[in-house]
Amino acid sequence: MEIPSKYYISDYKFPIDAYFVFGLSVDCVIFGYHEGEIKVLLVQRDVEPFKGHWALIGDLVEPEQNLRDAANNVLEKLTGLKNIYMKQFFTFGSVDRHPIGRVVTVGYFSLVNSIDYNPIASSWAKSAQWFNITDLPELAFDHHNILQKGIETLKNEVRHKPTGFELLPPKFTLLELQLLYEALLGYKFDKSNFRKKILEMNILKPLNEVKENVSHRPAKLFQFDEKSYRALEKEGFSFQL
Amino acid sequence: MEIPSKYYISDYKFPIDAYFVFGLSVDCVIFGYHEGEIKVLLVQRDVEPFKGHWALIGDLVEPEQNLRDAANNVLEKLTGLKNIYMKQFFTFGSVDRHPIGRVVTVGYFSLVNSIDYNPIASSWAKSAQWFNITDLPELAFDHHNILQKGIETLKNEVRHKPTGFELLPPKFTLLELQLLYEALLGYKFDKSNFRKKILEMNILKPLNEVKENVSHRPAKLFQFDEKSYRALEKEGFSFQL
DNA sequence: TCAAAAGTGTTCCGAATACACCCATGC
DNA sequence: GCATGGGTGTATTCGGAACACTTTTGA
Repeated sequence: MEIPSKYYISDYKFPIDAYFVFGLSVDCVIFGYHEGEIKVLLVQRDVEPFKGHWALIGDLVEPEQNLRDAANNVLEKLTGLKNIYMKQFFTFGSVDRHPIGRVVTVGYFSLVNSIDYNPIASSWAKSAQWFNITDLPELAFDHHNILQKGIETLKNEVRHKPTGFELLPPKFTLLELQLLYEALLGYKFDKSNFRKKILEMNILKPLNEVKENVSHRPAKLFQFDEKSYRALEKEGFSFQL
Repeated sequence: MEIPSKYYISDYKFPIDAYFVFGLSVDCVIFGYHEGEIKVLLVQRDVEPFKGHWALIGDLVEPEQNLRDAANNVLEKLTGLKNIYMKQFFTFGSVDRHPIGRVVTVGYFSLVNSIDYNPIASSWAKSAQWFNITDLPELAFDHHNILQKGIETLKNEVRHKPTGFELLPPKFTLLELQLLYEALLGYKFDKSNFRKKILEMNILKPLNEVKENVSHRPAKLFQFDEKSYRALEKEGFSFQL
């Protein structure tokens, strides 16, 4: 089997047969949030290996494709969504992690703010479905590992950076925000104190809108104020909940 | 040029000519600490490309070698030290990051607690030298990027985990610890308050030893108590300075 | 006795906590 | 009216910041 000429490495006499034999892929841990529960999007494989198992969505990286682009493509192909929060969190490269050969995979996690859309099943997956992160099926490959590491990273990040807002719709109420953080961090906040703290940070922009169609006093809507946050961050402010 | 038979992927009909053409390497950002300054260990390349430039120490990963083992090897070959704190922090995979071809590199950072040893120059490096992280030379490849990301990761991690202790000798005084954290975080602590806070955490084991050969009152020595920390961590305690 | 760093105690202030209470809306 | 969540005020407690002071050693 010939390697295309552009991969010959004529000048440096690199041992291409020994070193340029890695497969490279990206796998995405896609988080969502719905009614107090943190969710993750999984697909059911319809090809071997692990046909029928649930798995993270991922794909091989093309030789001339950047990692981040590969991850973005995967996400867009599956969900149709662009410009989603995404972050590389760890690279998994155990020798035996893939039955096909040595495939190193770069893990990305992304946060989508509305899980009401209809995921588009890609060509190699029968179906996609949201799972509660506390109630996961058996996963293909080492995807259980990857997912756990992703969850750990999310929970860590969310304490010190305002990443969590990505899981809410752009306009949200303070109670919605509080419930999200309670789900993420695993403990309760006092309503009054939570409000005081988050509002005093000056990273929320109050809107002149209220929640509609609720059978109680309608709550004011807020927006995350990215600009203010960046400004405060420069002055040494650090988000902490 | 033939690919060895073990890399034929007969069953899955994988497009090996398109996908199994990646090079994989690890690069280590090795941090040290000396007299109030955070240092990083660099080597001067004695081969092309970038001959003569300073660079992070790294190496290609063998087809049957785990990433972490590769990073450990690199470190041991250069410094002769085993069992050093090491952590994967980011993977760099830009298409054009390496002039030889598509080489994806996994960044590790490690912390060594004594920089008084004599680094062993490996076969491909003329020499190794500690640099202050605020005064770095021009670096080969995209190593500047990698190094900056490593520094960022270290500074981040050190706030929320007791990782910093790895930069000190096993037995240290409270003032030494304070000066280290001042260097890491970039601001001063009040002596009395720093002591109170760190001692109340119960993660330091006081020793019945004092600093020798000092021309003033000798300070008590302490050890980081890994066991206590793990126990406290399980109960929800989180380190914070 | 002095320099230098070790080590302690105390006051003050602001932030976190706990908790109680009132408000607006739909049914 | 009442159920439901929205929203506010306050007293108390706790921890951090500032700063002053004493102790121990070597030279």
